[in-house]
Amino acid sequence: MPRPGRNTYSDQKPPYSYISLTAMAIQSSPEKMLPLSEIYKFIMDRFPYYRENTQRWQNSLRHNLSFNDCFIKIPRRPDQPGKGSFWALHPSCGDMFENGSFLRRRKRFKVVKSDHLAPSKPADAAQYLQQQAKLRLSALAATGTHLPQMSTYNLGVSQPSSFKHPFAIENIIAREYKMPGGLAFSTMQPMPAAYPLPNQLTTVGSSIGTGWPHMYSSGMIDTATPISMASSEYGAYGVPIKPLCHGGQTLPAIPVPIKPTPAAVPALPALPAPIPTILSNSPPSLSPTSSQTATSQSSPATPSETLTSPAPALHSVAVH
DNA sequence: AAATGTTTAGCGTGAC
DNA sequence: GTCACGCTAAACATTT
Repeated sequence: MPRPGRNTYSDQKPPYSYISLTAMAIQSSPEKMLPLSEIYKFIMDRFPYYRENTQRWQNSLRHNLSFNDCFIKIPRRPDQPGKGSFWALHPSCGDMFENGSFLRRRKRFKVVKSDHLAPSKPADAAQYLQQQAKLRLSALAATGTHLPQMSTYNLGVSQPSSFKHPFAIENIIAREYKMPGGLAFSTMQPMPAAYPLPNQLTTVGSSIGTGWPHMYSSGMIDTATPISMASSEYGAYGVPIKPLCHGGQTLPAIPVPIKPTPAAVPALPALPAPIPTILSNSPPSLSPTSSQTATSQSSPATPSETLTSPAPALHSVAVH
């Protein structure tokens, strides 16, 4: 794969915060969770700028992971030896970025810690995410279906229209899907000629069809995977049900509280109770089967349950 | 030892 | 000016 020289735009710093980059990496993974090393890898693969000064930005990135409530830590299972935990996005943080733009958060995501009833704790979110990942894998194993691998960080759902901000992760990640010949192409929408990139970006003409001068297509995403935005392929919070095909990554660990909050947290059931939706602004179209009921408390999840299990109420607020 | 995770601090920028 | 956000640095603890 060709690499640009140092004087190309690809070496410039992407207009994304570390929070955004981390969110992209996590959302690009099939299980919506990645270990730190994979987050590093994702960023370095796609943004040549971050192939240098790794100590600096990786320290900042770790700081962000720990500091921001929108990231939750999920421990590895005992049969998953390795360093560090998995990191995931808090299910309720999908509305952090205005219009789905990853340029700057419109508000800080903050988990409510005072609600003694709602499972608002990061550990609860971690538990839910682990459950979701497990259910996705169960569905895959049961059906053998090769579901589309497409990141859908459901940021634009607050908007009634189908508009997706150019910096929404759907566009950012979709843009890097590669053609067999190595050329990236947009799987979501044509890249406007005058892309509203900050600074110099509108003048970029050498972005090799990606419309995105900072990002490299690394081949990390399965390029042979068909891509679809069909609503039926989405699970809870508009997250697509996707196969486990991410470099042999294994199941997430058993949920264990990582970031305990001062408030006492009652023990959670093995599986979260069904709650209509996490993203209150998620359009019905992304939860086509949400009317169905799914009780995964006492029985193994079936694929249909996997696709219809509603999200638990993970109460959180975005404070500004 | 190295990687990972947590915490504190200071500074710059943009919005209000 | 204030505030929120983001970046960087640093120190320290924990885990593998």
